[in-house]
Amino acid sequence: MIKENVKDRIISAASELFYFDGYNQTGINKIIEKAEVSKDSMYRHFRSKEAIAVVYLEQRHKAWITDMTNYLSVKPAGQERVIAIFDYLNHWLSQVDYRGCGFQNIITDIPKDQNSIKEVVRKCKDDMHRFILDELNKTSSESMDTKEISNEIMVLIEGAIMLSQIQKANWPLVAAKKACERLLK
Amino acid sequence: MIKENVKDRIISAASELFYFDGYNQTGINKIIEKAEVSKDSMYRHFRSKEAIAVVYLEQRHKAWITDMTNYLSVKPAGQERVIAIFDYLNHWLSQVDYRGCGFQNIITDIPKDQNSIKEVVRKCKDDMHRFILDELNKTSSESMDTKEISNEIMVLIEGAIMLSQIQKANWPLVAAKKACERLLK
DNA sequence: TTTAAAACGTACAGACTTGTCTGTTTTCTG
DNA sequence: CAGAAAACAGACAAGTCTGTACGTTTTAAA
Repeated sequence: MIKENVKDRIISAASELFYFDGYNQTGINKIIEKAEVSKDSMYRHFRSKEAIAVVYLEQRHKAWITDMTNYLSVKPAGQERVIAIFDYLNHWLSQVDYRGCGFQNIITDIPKDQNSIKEVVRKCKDDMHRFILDELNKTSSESMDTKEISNEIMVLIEGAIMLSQIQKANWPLVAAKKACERLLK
Repeated sequence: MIKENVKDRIISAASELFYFDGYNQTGINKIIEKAEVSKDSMYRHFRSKEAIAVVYLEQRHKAWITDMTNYLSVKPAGQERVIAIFDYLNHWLSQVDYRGCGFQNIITDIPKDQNSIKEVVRKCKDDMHRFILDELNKTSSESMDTKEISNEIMVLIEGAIMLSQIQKANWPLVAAKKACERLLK
């Protein structure tokens, strides 16, 4: 296995630490140690810890969406695919000991001035929101208010992830799926 | 206005700081400064920052439930009261600039060894869960699976709070209420 | 009024934080 | 092969953090 280049090594190391240990629990020194990179090199690629976090989130979102889309591709487009999102959440979160959403976990407790992080979180959530709305519009009848339902499904997703993290169990994901199914009827 | 005693002053100061600034952004020194208490006195009452957090959460939960119950008391018991929870969330969160749930905000990023915090968060969420189930059982027909629906409503609540925090808007709370109403039909 | 507890201010330990700087070595490119 | 760029190790600044120890003063109870 070939070693990644410096920048990628930094992102990989930071991603793992930020997600599993938490943003505040992860110091710059831990990142450079894990990445096997000198501090000088790190600051050549990123002007601050916040800057690493932004790239971490962007990259994570991209990979997550790709993985999810792939998982959903076996289902027919539209409502069925939207419902299967909850299966994907279950599949994903059970593998990471219900560590929750990297985006939720980072915005709840960051220094007041680190607004770029909050912005990228919002942007990614909007992206997911759009995905759901687009899917719903593929199969839904004209009478259905897909905009409204996409809002409700977003709430279900965020809540299921958070509650499964608190409870370290998958019942919130199962419940959210059931609720989603009923809302789409 | 009479000054609170030392212990209460510590809890008051810590509560405000933990909630509005965040647990990790709040150092012991800020707490004692705001509380106008010596460090020695603080450590006489609490053996650690974690210990303060536990009391903060317990007290916050108690006050929150009281406030909510009071808000809901004008509504008839049962389903109507459960639906009105979302009005209460709206009422509350719009006042604190959608700062979200103090419990969610603290478990997402704490040192790995601080398990007492995680435990108290779970305990309080269970308490809320029980409240909802009890209300539902007051008016629901036998055919309704109140246990299942209470799970789904918990998901809606957590998601609405989290998403309103991310988006700094109340539409998730409005959407969650609508979803709740439909699920109860 | 004596005695004990509690609160005080402050200094301190020791470890951690982010970020800068220096000087050396490696790698890449023209 | 020469020169520039990049990566390296590590010291350092300036500050933060939690938690302890000190001697002094206030408070409260016996």
